[in-house]
Amino acid sequence: MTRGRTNRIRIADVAEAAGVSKTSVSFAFNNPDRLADDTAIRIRDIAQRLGYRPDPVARMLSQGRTGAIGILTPQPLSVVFSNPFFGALCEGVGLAADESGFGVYLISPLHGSLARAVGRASVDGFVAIGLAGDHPEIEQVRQSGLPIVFVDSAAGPDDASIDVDDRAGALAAAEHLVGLGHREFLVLAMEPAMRLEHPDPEGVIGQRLAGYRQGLAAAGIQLPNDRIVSGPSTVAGGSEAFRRAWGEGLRPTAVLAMSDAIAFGVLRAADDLGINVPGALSVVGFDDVDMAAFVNPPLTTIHQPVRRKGEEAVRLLLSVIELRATGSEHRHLHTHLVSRASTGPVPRATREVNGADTVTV
Amino acid sequence: MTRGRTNRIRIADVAEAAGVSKTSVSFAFNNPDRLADDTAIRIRDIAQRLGYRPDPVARMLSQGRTGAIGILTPQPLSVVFSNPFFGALCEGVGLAADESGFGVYLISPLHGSLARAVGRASVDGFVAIGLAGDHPEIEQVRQSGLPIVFVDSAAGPDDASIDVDDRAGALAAAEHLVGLGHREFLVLAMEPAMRLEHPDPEGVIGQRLAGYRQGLAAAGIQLPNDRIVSGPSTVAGGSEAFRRAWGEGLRPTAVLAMSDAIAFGVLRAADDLGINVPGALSVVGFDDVDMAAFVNPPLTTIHQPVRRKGEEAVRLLLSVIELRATGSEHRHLHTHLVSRASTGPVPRATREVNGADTVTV
DNA sequence: AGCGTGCACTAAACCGGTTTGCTAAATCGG
DNA sequence: CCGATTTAGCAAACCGGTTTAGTGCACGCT
Repeated sequence: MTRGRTNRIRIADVAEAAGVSKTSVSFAFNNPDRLADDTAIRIRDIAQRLGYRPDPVARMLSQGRTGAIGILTPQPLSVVFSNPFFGALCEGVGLAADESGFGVYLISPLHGSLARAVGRASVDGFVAIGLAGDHPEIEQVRQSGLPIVFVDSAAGPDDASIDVDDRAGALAAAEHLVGLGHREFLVLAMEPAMRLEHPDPEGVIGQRLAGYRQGLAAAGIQLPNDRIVSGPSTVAGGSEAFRRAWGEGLRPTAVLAMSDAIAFGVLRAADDLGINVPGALSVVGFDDVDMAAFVNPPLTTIHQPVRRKGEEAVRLLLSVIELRATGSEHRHLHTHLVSRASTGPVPRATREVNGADTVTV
Repeated sequence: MTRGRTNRIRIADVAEAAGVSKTSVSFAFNNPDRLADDTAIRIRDIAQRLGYRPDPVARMLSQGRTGAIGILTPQPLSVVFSNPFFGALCEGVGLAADESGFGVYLISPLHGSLARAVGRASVDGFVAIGLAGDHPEIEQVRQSGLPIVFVDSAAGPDDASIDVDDRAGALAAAEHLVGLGHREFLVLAMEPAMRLEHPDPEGVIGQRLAGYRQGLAAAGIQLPNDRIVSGPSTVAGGSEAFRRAWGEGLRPTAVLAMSDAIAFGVLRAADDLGINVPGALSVVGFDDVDMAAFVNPPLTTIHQPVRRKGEEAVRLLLSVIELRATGSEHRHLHTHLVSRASTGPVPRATREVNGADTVTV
């Protein structure tokens, strides 16, 4: 025998068995009108009997389309999935993709390089998630030549994009806490390879930070850099980051977490450290993931339409793919505060102690 | 112009620009040893300058491999992602796939047909999740000829598979509740197109049901069919199923939920209905997803190594793919009860009322 | 009979790479 | 200095489909 390989049935085998040309077999499946009815049926019959299934790869090559879209994430899949935000987004992506019969390919850095992974991926377009504008690989991704929709990504004006008013959301979070009397804050940022010193001001993190700062500044509160710590956007990451800050002696009465996952981690850490929430510590998240209503205590957070973001991203991408539109549409969705039980008035003791330092009323 | 198409740089363009053959260009990337060093460098240089990136589809076709694995789920992506169990599993899958440089393709029913989706997918193998043995399409999937590892799927002895001792886990859950004095139970099953009358006894649902029954039977308790209700394995599904049962007049003191997602839903519904957990109702989940420790109250549940299941499934699959092994290995992982705060002794009032019926001590 | 039309089907080109044999020149051993 | 081996590079086949551009034939019309 020539070589093992797969003894898969090829289109030529069917053609031979049916005594027709390859073309006819192809037509029997994809263009039956060009064949006599009984011929088409006979061919399909024989194909079926032989167990013929067209090779999807060969099909892609000749048709020039893959029928799949790629979800681009700057973090490895293992961390991406430990963030419920991503799950929710994928719900939306899945919904829209299913609808139009497109497959979903997950693309994360391959051996540390997103560009390499992008090059390997056989898709018709990408939905890029959280690719900061200063991410060094954003340009390489763009060079793939395939259509891209940027979600939460600080894309250029020529790119299609979907995002939310992160800044307004963060502002609402800060105002909420300030309104409860808090003056000692800790911000927990998510850190996908992001130098906190100079976050891209257009990026999600930069925008949220700006919102927080604006809200605090309105009450005359500064936010020094040592009150901002960061870690991966996971429960473990949030828990660890809070513990670290606490260990270093920081004693905030309120935590502004940039994601619900991080906020969940804070709740866990606080519980372990014997800190009562919201009695001694208030926590506000961001995202309003399903679980936010179920944790203990239920999390006050900034709601954003995560699922819809996923859906719209895919719909936008598909319209670009199918209509070959140039696609530079921008969609901007809204956020709002959802007040639950993880926030409360600033604790008495702390108010007195800190009050002496900062307030003179 | 002939036709728009993509004006992508092809290997032939590079060859022409460099004044060499296509073969040499290919070698410059994939087999540089067969070229003089400076030639290889020069070619790569020109390719780079031209922005050449090999078409992954063409590459797949000629190499006969895709560098990707498919995750097969019997439900649409949108519901799959609303189940935290799946997220955790994907963490493991992502970890192992990243490690070996494989991509991950999500495959869910296309226009209702899993077989169709499988046919369209260009992957080197599948990890099938929760495909019940009596699922009509399991056979069609197998006919793809590609290697498959079945997770939680009641596969045949010739298939590679990974699962956990669902029955023992369920037994432990039932024993725990019986030990607390409960006698009025409600079982909430997950329902991916599963007729509860005759669940595949080898399937996950069948096994867990058997475990529950065994544990109850040991205490002389029957589990009539009307005490088993089912719904999708999501928070919403669990919430709705419990509400329905409650609305129909069922008044269990203990709920056995077949997944944590369902259990979360029960907690929500109970809270809405003013039922105190664990004071008036005990709830046991299954999976021990990360969130289980965070909900209110923290969920008593059966722990299973979900992440590891994902990892091992991929490793097993890759070994079959790469070594062309016949792969009929079975791995059986273990479960154990994690006791948290959602379970407690049977409530007094109920104990008296029901005690009259069933107990004579 | 002569011509146009439509039908049923096919040969060959094509998609964009990789791989196999082969040739010509350079290098080596003795 | 000559035959043997190695090196560098190429043409063509191949992967498995789809699509283009015909071909041959039967039929209808005048």
